[in-house]
Amino acid sequence: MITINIRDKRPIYEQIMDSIKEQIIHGLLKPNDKMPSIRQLASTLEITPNTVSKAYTELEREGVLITVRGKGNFISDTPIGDKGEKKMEELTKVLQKLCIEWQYTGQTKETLIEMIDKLYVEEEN
Amino acid sequence: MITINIRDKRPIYEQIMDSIKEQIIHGLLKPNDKMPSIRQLASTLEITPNTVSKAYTELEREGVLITVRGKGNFISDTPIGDKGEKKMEELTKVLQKLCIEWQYTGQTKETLIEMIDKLYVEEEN
Amino acid sequence: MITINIRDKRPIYEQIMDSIKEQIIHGLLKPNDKMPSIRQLASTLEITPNTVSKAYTELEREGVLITVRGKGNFISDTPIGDKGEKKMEELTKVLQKLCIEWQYTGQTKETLIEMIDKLYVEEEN
Amino acid sequence: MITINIRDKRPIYEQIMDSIKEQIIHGLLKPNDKMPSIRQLASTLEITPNTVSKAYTELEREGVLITVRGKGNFISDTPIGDKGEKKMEELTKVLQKLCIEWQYTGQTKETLIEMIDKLYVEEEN
DNA sequence: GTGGTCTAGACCACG
DNA sequence: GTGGTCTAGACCACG
Repeated sequence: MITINIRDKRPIYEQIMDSIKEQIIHGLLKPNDKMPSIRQLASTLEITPNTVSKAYTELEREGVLITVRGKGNFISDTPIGDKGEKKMEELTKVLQKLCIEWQYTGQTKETLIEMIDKLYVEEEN
Repeated sequence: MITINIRDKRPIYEQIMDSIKEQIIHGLLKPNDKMPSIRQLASTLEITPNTVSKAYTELEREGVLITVRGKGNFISDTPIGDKGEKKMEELTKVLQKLCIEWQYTGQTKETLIEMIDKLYVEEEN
Repeated sequence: MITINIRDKRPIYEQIMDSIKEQIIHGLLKPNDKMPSIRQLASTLEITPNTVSKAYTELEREGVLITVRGKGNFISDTPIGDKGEKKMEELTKVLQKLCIEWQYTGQTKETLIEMIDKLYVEEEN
Repeated sequence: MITINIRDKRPIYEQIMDSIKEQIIHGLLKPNDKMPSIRQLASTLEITPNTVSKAYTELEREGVLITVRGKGNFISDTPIGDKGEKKMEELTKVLQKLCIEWQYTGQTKETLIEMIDKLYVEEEN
């Protein structure tokens, strides 16, 4: 189930993207799975098709989805990984900021790693 | 040195906040240090005083700066920590999203922790 | 009706905040009610959108309003209460000062309590 | 002891005024008591004489202090009370706002009155 | 249409 | 000199 929350500060299209990625990581969506159509998902989430479209387009650009003309949108079957150095740089910046904020909350590196242990889904899953 | 980057997607006031926090974590700014005045920093960064003011106000709300009327802004001397549960929840969400994105780039939990080891500033620093 | 008064010593954004809270307490604004848009209220009050924005932003931070991107601002439907200990400390200080001033005007504790009886809106309203 | 706190959001002159009024209410300063000179208090509090002067002037206007040319400043011996309707109106507004904020924190009228019982210094003191 | 950010100022209280 | 508030705009992302 793809979910959004209007109170969330993230834009809706970003929430959809994040939600889909979570499902993939957790194995609830698998390579070549067919995604709901733009109109269908828009209707389910009670939002405008434009927003779903933006999320799908963005995910295609990231290589997460494949759009097949007249067929619909599918989960990409290209192996996870090698999604570009830019993405890595971006994530490193997010990580750096997170580390700073984390320390600022008075938490230690150890509690951060513990948290990651809980959150990180092993590849074998 | 507080720096901003026009290409950065983060709003300027947020870049200023992050920059100051980094300086504090790395010991370049110490408790009770006087910050440049709003106008001074605005002039240095070639932005409007309003934007600096927003950053400073936000930092004061977070307990990072102390604003003294007619005197200026100072680095808070309250021990880092106890910044509230809300902040922790917020950070956990960011961390969760980061973990997902990280896996999506094909990286392992181990490389994430290695990266943290590099980034996280030990308490003794 | 949200009203401001130029002669009032409180800043305009604070008058707006107080005015909205009053309306809520008196039941004239209810949970999930849509607030006028920033531009709309600014135009009605003949002030700049920035000032209304400041009031709304502050109210959202206090949990009084919910800001929904592209939709507008709404009265929060989270139950009143649990607004944090900090707020309570703040109010206690205001109360302490009020008590002192009250005594200074030659009034007794009893007249203060009478006044509160008049002002305090019972839960059933 | 008259005290000020630079972190306090109230202007210093106002803190001085409040502090003196507290002392009077609690009987630590009595009618006709001589106040420290402007320079003396300024030096004790490590602030500029201008600020103390403003506090004293304002207190004189309120009838709390009496300035005697060449002699200094004294606590007024006019009975507490009858300090004007304007003051009462002002206090009522503060009280109204306090009531609203109080309710907003989820507190009841009863806890407000309890708090007043603790804070209000009986006239006989 | 909606809020968020920013510009380039102004005036004010406080110290 | 300092921060706080406000004006009267502008441009942007999002929906």
